[in-house]
Amino acid sequence: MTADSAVETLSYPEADTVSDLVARAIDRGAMVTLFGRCTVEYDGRAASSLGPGDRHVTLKPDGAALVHTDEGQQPVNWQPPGCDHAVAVTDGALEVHSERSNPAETLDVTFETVAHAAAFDVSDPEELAVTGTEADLKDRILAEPDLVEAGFTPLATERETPAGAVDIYGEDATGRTVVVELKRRRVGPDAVGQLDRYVGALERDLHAQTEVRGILVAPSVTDRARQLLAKKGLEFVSLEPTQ
Amino acid sequence: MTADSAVETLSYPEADTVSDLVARAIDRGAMVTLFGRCTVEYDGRAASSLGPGDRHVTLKPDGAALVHTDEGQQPVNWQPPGCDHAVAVTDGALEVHSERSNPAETLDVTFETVAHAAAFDVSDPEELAVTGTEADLKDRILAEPDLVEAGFTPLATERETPAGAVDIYGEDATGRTVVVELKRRRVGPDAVGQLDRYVGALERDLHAQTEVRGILVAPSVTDRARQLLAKKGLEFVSLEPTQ
DNA sequence: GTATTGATTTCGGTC
DNA sequence: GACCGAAGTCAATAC
Repeated sequence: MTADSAVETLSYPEADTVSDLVARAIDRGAMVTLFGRCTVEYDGRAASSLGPGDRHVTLKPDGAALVHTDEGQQPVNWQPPGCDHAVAVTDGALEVHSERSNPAETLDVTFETVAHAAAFDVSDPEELAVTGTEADLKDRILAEPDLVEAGFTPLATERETPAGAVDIYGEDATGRTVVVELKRRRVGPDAVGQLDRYVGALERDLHAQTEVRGILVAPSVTDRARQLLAKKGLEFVSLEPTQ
Repeated sequence: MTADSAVETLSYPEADTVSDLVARAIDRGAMVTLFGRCTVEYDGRAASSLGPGDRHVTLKPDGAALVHTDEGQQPVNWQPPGCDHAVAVTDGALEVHSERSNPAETLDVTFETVAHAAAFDVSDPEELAVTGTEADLKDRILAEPDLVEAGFTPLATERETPAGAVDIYGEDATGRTVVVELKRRRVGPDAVGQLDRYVGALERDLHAQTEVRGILVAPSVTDRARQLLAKKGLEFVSLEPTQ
């Protein structure tokens, strides 16, 4: 693929011209972008309608579709990967149609005017490397268990219980079973409920003589979460994810 | 704004040329797209690094930034609205920098080659109209309370409790207090925990003589959620959101 | 396939 | 600004 053939663009093209470009681009697995005045209709898990306006439309070779306005991080409409994209010209207007089954969902973009169209041949061999996730927090604690509490001994990670997998399962200095739930950011009542379910499931599972301790590890908790922790007899340890 | 001035594009431009275009576009509140071979570095709530590859970069006038690969519905890197975008040329390479404070986050895209650049003047007066949401489900039940249970009487929506706002608060045919939690799709244990917190908070709040009934209304529940409902003494009513 | 949970979740509403 | 919960959440992983 030469540099000159990696990108094809059209400015204010006729509907037939851009339709041809888009159809060929989809066919060869290129990424397509369109910009222009359009309306958008979605029907599937929910349904939505969007009147005329200027939007940026992306069709990815994996079957994803994105419709972006000038505002917001999230697309105003979209289709997930795995959809089939098609393009047509009806009454002189370009129509982009994307659909999937299971669940049945359709997205239709009807262009009043296409201001710009482009097809990009994409090559991206790289994987994104992220740090500062909950998994990193877990590794940090496994390397230095005293961050949770002096004498804490991790015995397993992702230990299965009837209520789901526990982040870190271990015991304290006195040998009592400890369940640790990790969150990389400030938490609300939901995380406390999650931890409580794990503790309850383990107490039943182990027929424990003594109570199982539940420790929530996070940078901080909200007021309601703190009250819920107290009510449930659960504990909290403040720990920031590594920068 | 005439049609001809609404879109500016460049193919395989020099770094200085595209830098100028991007700077002017940001300045006048236009939406910018770039496509080319680049690396991406992010640092903030987490941190990430992405090696060289072909990506599509969008800079929105509201300060959002998106970096898309050829795969996935989600951007591989991004910045939320409210960020400041800047562009520079360093050692002949185009660099796009986006940052915000609170939390401090930076995104840097360094282009090895810019294959295509475009600036779009966007006008979008329309609001998205969505149906099939949880709010629609609530309206449906308020119009026909028997969908929950014969004799159910809604008394309030979004009623505040110490555990948060209850979707629908009412009473059954015998006068017992009922808390209804609505979900538009199949639910897991988290929604049961949420309903349980509301029920507990209301029982304490009302000093109720009799137990408060908690009813989860959703299309269906998972096994664990069903078990948790039984354990907590909560009920489930199957109801699909209107198509 | 379903189920469960994390996410740089984002987003909207409310206090 | 913090908090709380919805979302057409998406995406990864385990089963």
